Amino acid sequence: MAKIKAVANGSKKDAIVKKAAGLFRQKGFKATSMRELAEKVGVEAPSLYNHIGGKSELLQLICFNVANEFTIHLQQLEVTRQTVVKKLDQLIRFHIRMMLQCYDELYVANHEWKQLEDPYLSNFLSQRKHYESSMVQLVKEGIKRKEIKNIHPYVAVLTILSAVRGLEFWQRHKKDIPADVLENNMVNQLLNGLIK
Amino acid sequence: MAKIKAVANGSKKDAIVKKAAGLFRQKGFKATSMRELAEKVGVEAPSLYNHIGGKSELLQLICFNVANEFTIHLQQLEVTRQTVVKKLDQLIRFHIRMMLQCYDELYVANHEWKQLEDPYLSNFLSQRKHYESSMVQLVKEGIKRKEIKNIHPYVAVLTILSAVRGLEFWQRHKKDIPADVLENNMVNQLLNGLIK
DNA sequence: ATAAAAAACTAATAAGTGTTAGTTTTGTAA
DNA sequence: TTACAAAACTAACACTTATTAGTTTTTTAT
Repeated sequence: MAKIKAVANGSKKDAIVKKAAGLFRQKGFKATSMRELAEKVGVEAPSLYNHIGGKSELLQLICFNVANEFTIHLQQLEVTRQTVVKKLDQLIRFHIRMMLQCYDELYVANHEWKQLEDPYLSNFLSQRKHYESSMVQLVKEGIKRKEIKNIHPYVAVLTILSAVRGLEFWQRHKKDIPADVLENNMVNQLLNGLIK
Repeated sequence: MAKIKAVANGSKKDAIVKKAAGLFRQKGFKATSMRELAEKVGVEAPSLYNHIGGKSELLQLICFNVANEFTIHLQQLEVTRQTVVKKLDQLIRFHIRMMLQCYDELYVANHEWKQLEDPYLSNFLSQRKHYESSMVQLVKEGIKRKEIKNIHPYVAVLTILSAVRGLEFWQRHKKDIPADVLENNMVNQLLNGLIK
């Protein structure tokens, strides 16, 4: 029947992964069947296996693509010469922009990583742990340099990460709140606080 | 074989719901089978149906128990005579304590509500929307009373809710960070900001 | 035009799902 | 002890799942 359409400048596999991300976000990994995915792609289910290894591979690709993007960004940020506050500012803004650009993938990576199987699950968790540790280091340095209050560094990181991760549930209000408004307000609140 | 043990001061049904919450959090709703749940309860799968209506009822009970607790707390908070900042302070602390008391249930309500079927799904969402609206009202009043910066009210609510919801991922560090430290630090950061 | 490779198809399989029916055991009250 | 109800059990069903095998169509390159 119809042939799988490759996404612009991407393989057919990429097109499948993209559709999978959409469905996995909408319905969850376990609740999405290969038949559903196939229908979305415009093909019969077994045809998918000409392009991918299996359902679990799809989840792996989505999760690690996201994880790698964040890891790379943080590594690049670390070596720049800026104040810690400026770095945190940029980190938060990066999360917000990623949420705009690849909402589905980010959502899936944040919500469905539990469905990964070892060794991918362990890899994913250790990569995330490493990301957290790097942020904690950053906050600690900010405290040492007296840029940042003497707050518990891990709690600070936790709060920031939780807040930006929760951005997914702003998607529902994208029309009401422009991205730049959100960005500036959230950065301001997280760094400067709510109280006048 | 073994009889289902009722949890202290609770029906057998409650015991099943409790075990279900644990499994649903650990593996996800769809990834948890009734046979697994039955094993955890110490019984064969069909025996569960002497106490519950079905798998979906379990999810409904968990989600709405949580939602109702938060709704009630907010309603009680609204009628008290305190500053808005104090109210927000208490609201954040309530979320943190709930996370301590009923981690499994909270996690499931936050992550698996998508698996609810209508009309429960719609009810759940509208209840959550109402909760958000009430918080937005609170922040707006705080701004009017000049207790709070002139920040976008919905963004503020979003940030707070995201941050406290992300507390689930602090559970891994419970031993390192006592609850009161977390509570004070997070409230401080959210209300006063990170920057010195 | 033709041969080779890629990718679609149909059919089928083995495993797992929630749930029901029917029966037996267990606990409770008279 | 006996009768009744609650709750366990076994067996089975109807359905869905991801995936494989084998075949046919489509695309690509010579």
